[in-house]
Amino acid sequence: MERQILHVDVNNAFLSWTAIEMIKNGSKIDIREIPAIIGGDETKRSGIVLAKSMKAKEFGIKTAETIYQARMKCPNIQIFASDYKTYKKYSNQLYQLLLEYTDKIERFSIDECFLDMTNYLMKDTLLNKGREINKRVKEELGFTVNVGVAHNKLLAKMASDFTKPDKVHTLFEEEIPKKMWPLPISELFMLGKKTVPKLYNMQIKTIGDLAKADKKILEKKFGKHGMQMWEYANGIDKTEVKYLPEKPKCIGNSVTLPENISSVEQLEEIVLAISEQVAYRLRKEELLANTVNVQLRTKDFIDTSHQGKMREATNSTKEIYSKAKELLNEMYRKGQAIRLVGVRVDNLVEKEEKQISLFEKDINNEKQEKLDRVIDELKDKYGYNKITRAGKLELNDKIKFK
DNA sequence: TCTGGGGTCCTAGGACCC
DNA sequence: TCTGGGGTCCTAGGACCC
Repeated sequence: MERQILHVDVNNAFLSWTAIEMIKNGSKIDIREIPAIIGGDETKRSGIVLAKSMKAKEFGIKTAETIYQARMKCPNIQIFASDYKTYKKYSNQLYQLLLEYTDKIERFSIDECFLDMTNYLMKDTLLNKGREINKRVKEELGFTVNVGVAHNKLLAKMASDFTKPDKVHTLFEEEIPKKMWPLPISELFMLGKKTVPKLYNMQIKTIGDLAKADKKILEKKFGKHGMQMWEYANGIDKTEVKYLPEKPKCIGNSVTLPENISSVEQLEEIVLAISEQVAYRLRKEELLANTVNVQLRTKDFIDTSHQGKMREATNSTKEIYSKAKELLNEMYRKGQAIRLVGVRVDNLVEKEEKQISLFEKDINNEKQEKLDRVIDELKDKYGYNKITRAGKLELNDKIKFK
């Protein structure tokens, strides 16, 4: 049966949401109407553009470039900090509104949703529903969205990316040659900056070129990805809207340090702070980790990582830190100037409440679990950064978690 | 000049086993 | 001196997304 899919994408999400929050708090200016960006913090060496206004776009400012570059293009650019709490609030408002249409909603990111409307449409058309959602969000929530209307997720997503803002576009199968094939391959979902030049060398420049290219050759050159890009170019996508909440497959945190660090003792302290955060999140998800991964980025932007398996799946801060520390020492070369440190847990499994017999009870483990639990409760009550077991950590002032 | 942080998925190569 | 092949598991790194 033909599926009925919508893709809802908030226009300039972080910037629009910041704008309406500012107005709500009494601001006289609407930053959507001036050259403005949402940016990271340059003093923390995370100065990149997270979102831009239409006016900023006119100056050629692009998402993910540095604030420095943005300022070069537009010296009067206004820069605002991001605020994930506010973004989460508006994201939830959007989700609640969309729930009135279907409960088959996949939250693809904080500002994008897929809706499977297949079983919810009787006499109305999918396009009309798309238009209604577009109008209601604007009127009731105060920001605009693009809506893509199609029969699978890929085409809906491509459609919502056509002209912006505040638009509803269809991309049905018969429209593919006219609406999608003339576009450059860089516009195709999942074709990034590494693959595009390789295709260019093969004289494949538009999505249409790719659609007509030899599937076998693509597969030989790009493996699974080659097969997928050919299917996408032809508008083929059989994946379902994943509306049921899923457990994460990995949990990780990383920090760009305010200054490069070349002392392994200091790096260990940072690894401890991050391990605590990761283990805390792991316990919140009621998962156990089988693998720990440590990532380092040097001042020259060289990334390395090491991973190691745990003897037994765990969510204990102590055990995760112990493994992470081991991995750090294994990979860190004396004198290296480190810019970023990350800790991640992988191969996660559901935590089952196992009944351990009195004889098997490991007293040390029990104590450790209890300590983790007490600290978690304090964190929940007083806020994450207030509580740390590493009392001496001055670095905690430098590294703040959300 | 300066280059985030959170993820998912894939691949190549090595170790090890029969 | 010449030296299999198939399978599994693990790790490091990379590509891509928002």
